[in-house]
Amino acid sequence: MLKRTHYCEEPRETDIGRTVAVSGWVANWRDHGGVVFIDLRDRTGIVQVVFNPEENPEMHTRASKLRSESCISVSGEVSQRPEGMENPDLPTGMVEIVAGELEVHNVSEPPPFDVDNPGDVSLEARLSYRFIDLRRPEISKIFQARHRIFQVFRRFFDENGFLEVETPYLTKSTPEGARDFLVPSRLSPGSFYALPQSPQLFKQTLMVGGIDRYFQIVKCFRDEDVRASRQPEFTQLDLEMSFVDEDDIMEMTERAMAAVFEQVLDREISLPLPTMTFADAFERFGTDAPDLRFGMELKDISAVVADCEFRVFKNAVDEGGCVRGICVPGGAKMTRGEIDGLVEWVKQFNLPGLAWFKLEENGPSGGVAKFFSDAEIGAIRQKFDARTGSLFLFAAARRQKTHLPLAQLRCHAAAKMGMIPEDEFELCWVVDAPAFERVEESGHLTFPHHPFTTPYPEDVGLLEEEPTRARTKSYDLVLNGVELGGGSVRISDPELQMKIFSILGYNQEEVEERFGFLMRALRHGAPPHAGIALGLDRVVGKLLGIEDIRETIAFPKTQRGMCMLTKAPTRVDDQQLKDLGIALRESE
RNA sequence: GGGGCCGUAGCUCAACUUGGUUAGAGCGUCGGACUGUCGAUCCGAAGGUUGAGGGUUCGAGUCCCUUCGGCCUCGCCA
Repeated sequence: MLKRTHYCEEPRETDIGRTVAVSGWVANWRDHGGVVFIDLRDRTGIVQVVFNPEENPEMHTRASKLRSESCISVSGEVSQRPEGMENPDLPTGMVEIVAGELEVHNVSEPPPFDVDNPGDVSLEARLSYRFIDLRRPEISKIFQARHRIFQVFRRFFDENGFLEVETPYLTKSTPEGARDFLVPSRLSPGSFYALPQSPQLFKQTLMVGGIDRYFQIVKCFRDEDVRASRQPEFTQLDLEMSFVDEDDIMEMTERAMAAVFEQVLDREISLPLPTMTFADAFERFGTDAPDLRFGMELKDISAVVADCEFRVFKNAVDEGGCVRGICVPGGAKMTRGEIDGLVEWVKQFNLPGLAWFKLEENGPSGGVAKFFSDAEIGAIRQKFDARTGSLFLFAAARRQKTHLPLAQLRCHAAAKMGMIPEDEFELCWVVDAPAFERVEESGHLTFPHHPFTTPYPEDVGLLEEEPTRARTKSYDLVLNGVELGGGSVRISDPELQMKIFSILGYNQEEVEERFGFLMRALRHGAPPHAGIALGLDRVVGKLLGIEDIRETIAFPKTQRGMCMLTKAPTRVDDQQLKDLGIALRESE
């Protein structure tokens, strides 16, 4: 076999006269009746190979039969291209390889789409032929960057004394959180393993075991609906430290992120990162993952409009709700149609409508402007510090109901107005999430983080009476409006842990059955510990400016959880089911 | 579980408002021409169960129902 001496993008003018061997795929071929040109591609780039009929007729004949995406190796002399035949668009465009030897490894069937000019090929087609899609330079670059990011993290945590310890994938189902993927056990018919939603309890156990500093790049599994930013299996950078508090984890995480930015993007980020509380984030941005690349913060004007003429506003306030909104600088330029479009758009977030008016040269106009007195307009204007030419958009509803639509509207409007600087990275911490949240419809308690998160000592007293007001030592890392990950100081006191469980409605027996191993560990010399987990698929995506994390995963699943390449999941043999003691029911 | 968009040649799309003859184009593929191109060019050809099934109609790519699949979204995602 012809052994490669160079990657395709390596031969340059300094190599002229040298004999090289390259291997790769035929990106393009041009047959001029005599001379045949082949653009050969590998993961680095493209180089042109020339086949001359006079030099070697037999090889020329074989070369003229090559077609796109066939796999070959070629050796030959690197030579300067003839005058005027250089291609400045290619890094190797000053030279070409004059073929001396050709080895055809595999003749490709016509590819289902054009690799180098894929146009708008659907993700569906690309994932079905991912082996071809991955040959595309821009796709290959994603995985090269992903690899570098992983290596920087690994080196960073190694250098900081962390041990990479693996935790099981076949583990125990826990009733909290997301739906588990289940794996039936053959040796214990009727029993199931669950794939881990995260290694949370194992890493806490490692701390009790004295590992002290742990990290792992690990797959996690959650059987919930897929989104552009969510996959049923995804990769986390998971870490945990003993004898530390929240500051230590945040500092360590920031430094790791800074190392990645520096070594992968060659960008500095200034540390320490800004911090805002969970409560402030919702107040100012309507979300716990604010995009700080632009302003346009939410303001509450309930007090201003409590007695205004506009019934919708007044009623909302009277009924214990609120009126909140945003001010879009320059938004007065929008047409009635565009504004109606925004109002329509926001309805998908379960808001019945938006009230709006413009602030123009000769005063307020349009929409609900006529309902407000000069004093009210002045107060609103002052609240937003608004300039002439602004557009105001307001939601009136229960406070909970205004968060999502306004947060979405803020980003949507900013994007529409071109206010988002695409090239900036704004990282921040969102801290002090409440221990519990109440689900509006059912009234039952849930939690923004997980039930192993420690409350502030001064808030422990609130747990029983006002659980949603008790803050926790938690921290989420947010980048440009996306949560990259989150963590917390863990509960290391078994009594406090039991108290949290009982607030969630578990009795002693249930806790013992579900979390017995954790409780036992906590009773045997548990050190204070804290940690964090980052979603690496998102980290890779954000760093590369990719919104859809499927692009950062080699073989992602579709929205229905199918692998386009293998068509998994599939039915299995009756014998396999029999071994597992499983009988399928007719689907109703 | 709810709402929305979509499915026509290998790929990307067209065939309209209002159902009407033989479903078109570009790229790709195949054949031919051409000794310096580089998204080569020129000439020619092949290529379709309009995702699948059913219905309405004299007639369905087009309308209706069911179903499969892709995408967005609410819920969900401790």
